[in-house]
Amino acid sequence: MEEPGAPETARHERADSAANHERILAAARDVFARRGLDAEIKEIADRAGVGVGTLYRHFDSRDGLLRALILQTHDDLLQRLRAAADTQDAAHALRAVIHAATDVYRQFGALTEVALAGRLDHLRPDGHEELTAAFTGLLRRGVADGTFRADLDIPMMIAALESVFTSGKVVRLVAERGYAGAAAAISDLFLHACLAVPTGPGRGRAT
Amino acid sequence: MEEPGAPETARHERADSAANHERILAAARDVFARRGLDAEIKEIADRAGVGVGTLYRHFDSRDGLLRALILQTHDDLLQRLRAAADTQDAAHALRAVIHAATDVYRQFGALTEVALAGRLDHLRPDGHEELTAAFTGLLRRGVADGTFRADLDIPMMIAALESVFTSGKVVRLVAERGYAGAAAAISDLFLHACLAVPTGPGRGRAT
Amino acid sequence: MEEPGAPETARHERADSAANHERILAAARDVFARRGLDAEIKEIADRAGVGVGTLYRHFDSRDGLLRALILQTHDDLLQRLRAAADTQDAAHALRAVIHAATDVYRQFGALTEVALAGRLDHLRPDGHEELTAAFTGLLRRGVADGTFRADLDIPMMIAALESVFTSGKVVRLVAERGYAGAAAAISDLFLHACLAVPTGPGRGRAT
Amino acid sequence: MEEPGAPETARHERADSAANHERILAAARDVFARRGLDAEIKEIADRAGVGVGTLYRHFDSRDGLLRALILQTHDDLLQRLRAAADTQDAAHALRAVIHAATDVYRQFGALTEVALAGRLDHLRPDGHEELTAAFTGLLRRGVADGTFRADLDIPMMIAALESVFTSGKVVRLVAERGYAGAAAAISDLFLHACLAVPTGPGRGRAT
DNA sequence: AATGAATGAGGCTTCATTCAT
DNA sequence: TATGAATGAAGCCTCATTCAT
Repeated sequence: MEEPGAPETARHERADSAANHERILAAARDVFARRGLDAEIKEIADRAGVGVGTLYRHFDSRDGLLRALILQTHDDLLQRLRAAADTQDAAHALRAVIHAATDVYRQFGALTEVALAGRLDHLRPDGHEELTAAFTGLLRRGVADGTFRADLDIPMMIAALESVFTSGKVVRLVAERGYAGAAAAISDLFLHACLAVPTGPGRGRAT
Repeated sequence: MEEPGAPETARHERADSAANHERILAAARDVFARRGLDAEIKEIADRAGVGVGTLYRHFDSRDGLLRALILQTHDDLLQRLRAAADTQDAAHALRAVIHAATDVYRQFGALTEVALAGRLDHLRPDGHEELTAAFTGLLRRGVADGTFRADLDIPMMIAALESVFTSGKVVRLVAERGYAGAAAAISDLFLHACLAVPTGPGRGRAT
Repeated sequence: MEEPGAPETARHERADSAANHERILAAARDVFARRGLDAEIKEIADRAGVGVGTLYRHFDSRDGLLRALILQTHDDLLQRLRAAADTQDAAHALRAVIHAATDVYRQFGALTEVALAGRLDHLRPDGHEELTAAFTGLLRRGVADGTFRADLDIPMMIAALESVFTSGKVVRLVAERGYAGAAAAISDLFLHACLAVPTGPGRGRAT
Repeated sequence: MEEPGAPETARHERADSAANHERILAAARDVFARRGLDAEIKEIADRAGVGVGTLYRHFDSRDGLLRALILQTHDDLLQRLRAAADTQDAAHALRAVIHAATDVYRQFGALTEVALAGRLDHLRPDGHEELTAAFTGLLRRGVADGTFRADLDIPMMIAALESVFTSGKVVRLVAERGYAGAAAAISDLFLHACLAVPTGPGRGRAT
């Protein structure tokens, strides 16, 4: 973290401030994740170990802080989803994506919900569209190459998958099964919902 | 409607009071559904056409009102799920359950989310367990009779299904596809995830 | 204050509320007059004998309260100025106007200053213009009928007169000389500044 | 500019510090004049091109800074009034005084108001009295030598004149008529109010 | 019993002042 | 000594709840 040769003290002030910035973000992540979006500013400041004034020096308002977090969550999520989607095999890619999302969730908690839910879009317009687009691309690829069934309802699939992360269920899943277990369970379920059925009659629209 | 012998006014008052009780519940359902759980008491009272004082005569506190609604939602949900689950064929039963849930959602909005999410459990302990139990019964039956695949991860399946209703996605789905369309789409997706694969090799845990 | 025959109780609630409204206005007048426009809302509420919530039920915000007061001050001032200006003799009219303004000042204190100063015009646009217009009319009439000197700088005269009431000096004057004494002193001074000089040479622009 | 023998740096530092002191005062004058007395310390520091910490090294508190400014304004005002009052002819002296005050106002803005208004006297006790005394001397002289009318109400006259500068009206006057025009208009009005009436009957206390 | 005005604790935010660098 | 980040007291306003009518 320290560039060698750089003067220690000259940048210390800045470094402190930057550290506080990060600590506030982390604290906010934490507190929002645990208490929900109604959490009090004071609690965040306390947890960050700073006064409220400091928090307000770094973020102009409650919404400003929230926006910064959503942005961060989005960026992280998007970047990891894209990386995961790069995997050749669409099925593996979907698994990777779900693992990534679970991981992001672990860190951002309730904020992932918000980021995926599309609420608070006024704070971060278009953020959700980008995620949806990335997902859609992956699923389309799978359908195109025969990995996923031709009649897969892609928007529905995305909505359902997002729902799992939006609903707060992941918290419990992770608590009960651990990170890998939760990701595996989600993957298994949704792969079953997507995968093309090799041969057999009798499958299909079962009403 | 007229019980003979009862004093005119007393009956009237009771009828008025009962009517108010219902109107407040309906208004609260409406307002919570539209505005979310942060909705103001005043708005609910206004929409019910009563003063806040009257609202507080019927429900001891904000949480009391919320509890009553969750209870109602739960009961409604549970009753309809049980009815739907009675259907012989497990696949049809699952579809019926999803339709029922969608319908309930339409009426209770954000409250369904809460009821299914298991948040606010302090308001209505055990409520969630009953729902889970009903679901579990249905799915187990399907697995037992071969309709659903043997390795179905039932808790995961329930969590995912609940998530769809918990996440607020249904609102959009219903808005975009109408009530029946939304229910059908959800059903299709989750049936694919549950149904046993008739024959084919190559299916199964697709890693 | 009580219209005979009106039901006592039926309007009592309203009467209480109206009374509070007035008490808050009076308290605000008082407190703003003494403490200036930075006075705390809490102090006003205390002095009115109500909670802050009640104050906010009657006035949507600090500015709303201020606006109501400015309006009231303006209306009072304007009405009395117009009445005073009706006096036939322009000189007497000017005296009457000054007496009226002094009286209004006694009641509205710092608010008169604001009303006359034209600050806070965003709260009450055009308010100041009406006052100026009323003054101007009076002075023009005096010039036209020869009571006031032909070269009277009317805008300057108005500015100076307003200044006396805007500056807070009246408070001291009234304190030192009483209401009538203050009004008389102001009148004397400004009449001297306005009155036409009967004959004599040597008077006029004295550079 | 270089005092021989003084150590280089110490001198520099002192010069820097003195320069900062002046820049802060100038900035404060500016900002208070434009924004009023509620102006923020931060804005003053910014405009002075120093950090708030530096401002606080030079002035112990917000009130300390204000006090210094009032003092400065007072001294400037007093000195110029005295100089102006030296003029032989009392009428010319009054004009000169008004010109001087207008000029000071141009520079000190809202601070002149405060200085003349006698508010904030706790910041600068007795300051106002000196000004009043200077004014009183001038007017008494005029009365004594027959330039001003014998029945001139000197305290009232002073109050009115101060009011013009206290009220903020000068800002507008200067804006509309320029510095000289404003000063002339004020002078004309107040000279009319003070000057002795040469002969004519019918003049005098006009009730 | 119904009404809605009154209450006041508590949240968000600002800004004078302090202090580590 | 200069800097500006940090601090936290204090003000404004909201809204769940109470209470007089």
